[in-house]
Amino acid sequence: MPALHQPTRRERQREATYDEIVRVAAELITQGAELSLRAVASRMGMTAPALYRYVANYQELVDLVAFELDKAATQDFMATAEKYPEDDPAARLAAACVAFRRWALTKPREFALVFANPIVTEESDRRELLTLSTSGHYFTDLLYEIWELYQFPYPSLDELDPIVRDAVLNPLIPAKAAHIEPADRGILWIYMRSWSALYGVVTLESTGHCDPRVIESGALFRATLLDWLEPLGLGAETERLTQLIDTELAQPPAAAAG
Amino acid sequence: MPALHQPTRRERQREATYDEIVRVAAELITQGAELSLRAVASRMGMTAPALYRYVANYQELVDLVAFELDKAATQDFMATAEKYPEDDPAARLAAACVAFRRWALTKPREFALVFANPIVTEESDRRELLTLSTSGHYFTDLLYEIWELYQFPYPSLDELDPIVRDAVLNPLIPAKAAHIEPADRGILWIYMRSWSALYGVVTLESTGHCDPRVIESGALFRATLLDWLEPLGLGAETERLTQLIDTELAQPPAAAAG
DNA sequence: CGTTAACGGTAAACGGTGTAAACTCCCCGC
DNA sequence: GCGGGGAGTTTACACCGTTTACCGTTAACG
Repeated sequence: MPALHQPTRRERQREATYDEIVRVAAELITQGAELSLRAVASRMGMTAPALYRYVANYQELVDLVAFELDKAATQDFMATAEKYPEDDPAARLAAACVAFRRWALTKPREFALVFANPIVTEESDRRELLTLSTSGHYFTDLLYEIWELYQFPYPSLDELDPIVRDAVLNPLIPAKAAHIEPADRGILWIYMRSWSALYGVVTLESTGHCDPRVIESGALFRATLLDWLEPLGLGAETERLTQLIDTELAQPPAAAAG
Repeated sequence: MPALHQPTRRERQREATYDEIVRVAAELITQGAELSLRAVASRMGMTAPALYRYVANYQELVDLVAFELDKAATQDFMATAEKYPEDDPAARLAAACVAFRRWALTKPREFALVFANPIVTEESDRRELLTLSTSGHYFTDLLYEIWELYQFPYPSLDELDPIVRDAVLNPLIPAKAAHIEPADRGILWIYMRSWSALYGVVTLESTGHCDPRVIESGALFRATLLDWLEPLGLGAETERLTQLIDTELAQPPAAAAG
C-alpha cells in the first residue's frame, strides 16, 4: 500500500490528463461520434498508444466512460427530482424515474453503454465500477427515504431465499446499504424487484424493441410505474403521483447538456 | 412484382449460398468467435467483397443472424414447452419462460444480439425482421391459448390509451394477432405488459447488471414470474405452476446445440 | 446461333480500428 | 551530476468494413 504523500507535480499532471481522457471520451459519445482511442488521443493532441500509459485497453476506457455518463445522468435525475420538496421522497422518486426514462429515450447510445453493456469479465474492475454506480445509489436512497416515511412491507430475512439473504446482507450491487439495519435489509429485495421492473420497460423502450407508438404514448412505462405505487405504500398517494408522473411525462426532454 | 416462375439453376445456387452465409455467420457467433464479413467469407472459401453481392452491409448480416438465432432459440423454447401437454398452455408458457431465461444466461452473446441490439434506423428492414420475430409469435400464441382457457381480464378498447389502441388494432410488434377479434385486442396489452416484465429480469440477469448470487438463485426471475400468475387468471394453478417452475429452474442448461 | 448484358466472383486499395515494441526525451530523486 | 523511470512518439502488425476495377461464366434475346 503506497504511503499517503503529498502529490508531486508529476502526479498532479498525470491525474489531470487522466481526467481529460475520460472527459474527452465522454464528450465523443455525447456528441454522437464513435468512441475510439485514436479519436480521443487526437482531440487531446496526442497519439493513440500514449493512452496506454493511462488505460489498460479499450474496454477499460469504455467502462470509465460508462461510469462518467452514469454520473452525469444522475445529476440530471437529481435536478428533475429536486423540483419537488425534500420531504416528499415519493414525488422525487416518481420524477426521477420519469427523468431516467427521458434520458434513456433521448440518449439511447449512452443508455446502452451504461445499462445494456454486458458485464463479460467475471472478476474485473468492471464490477467494481458497477457497484459504485451513481444512479444506483441515488435510487436506493430515494427508496429508503420512502420506506422511512411510509413503512411499506418488506420480507424479513428468514423469508428470503438464503442466497438472496446473503446478497442483501453483503450487497455487491449499487446500494448505499450501510445505513440500513441488517434486519431491514429486506428493503433491498424490494429495491431489486422494483428496479428490475423499471429497468425492463426503459430498456425495452430505449433499445426500440417495442412498438414506437407505445413508446410515444408512454403508456407502458406509466402503467409499470403505477403498479409499483401500492407495494411501496403509496396507494393513498396514487392520485397526486399519477398527476405528477403525467406532468413529467409531458415535459419535453431538457436541452442537451454541453 | 416478379412473376412466379420456376427457379432457374442460377437462382437456386444463389439462394443456397445466401443461406450458407447466414448459417456460417450464425455458427461463428455460437462458437464464440467474432462476427465479421471476412471471417464468414473465409469460412466459405470466398473473399469478403463477394458477400456484398448478397448483403447490403455488415449491419444487415447482423440482423439476419439475429433473426436466425431467434429462430433457433425458439425451437429450444418449444422443445422445453412440449414436455407438457398441448392442452395445458399455462404449463407450456411457464416452461417456455424458464427456457427463455436459461438461454439468455447460457448464451449472453446471442441474447444481446437478438434482444438488446438497439434498433437504430427508423424505417429499415430491421423493423420488418423484428416484426417477424419467431419467439415473439410463440409467446403471443401461448398467451392467447391461456386466455382461451382461463379468460383472464383484459382492457376493452376504449379503456386503452388511444395510441395504444391503434397499436393493438394494427400491431407492428411480433404478434400473430390476425386471429384475435379486434374487440379482444386488449389481450395484446396484457401481452406487452407481461413481456416487458419478463424481458426486464432476463435482460438484467443476462447482461450481468445484477448481483451474481441473485442470478444464481433465480429468485428475482421466479418472483417476477409468480407475480404474473394472478393477472393471467392462473391464481388457482399457483401451486402446481410454482412447482413446475422450480423443477425447470433446477434443470441444467441443455448441451450446446451444434 | 451469336451477341449482349447481367451475375458472381476476384484482387487491390482506402481509411479506419486496437495494440505491441522500440525508441526519445525530460523530469525527478539520489 | 547522473541514472532511471515515466510520458510520449514512431513504426508496425493484424485486423476490420467498404469501394473500385476487372474478369470469366451464365443466361437471355434478337
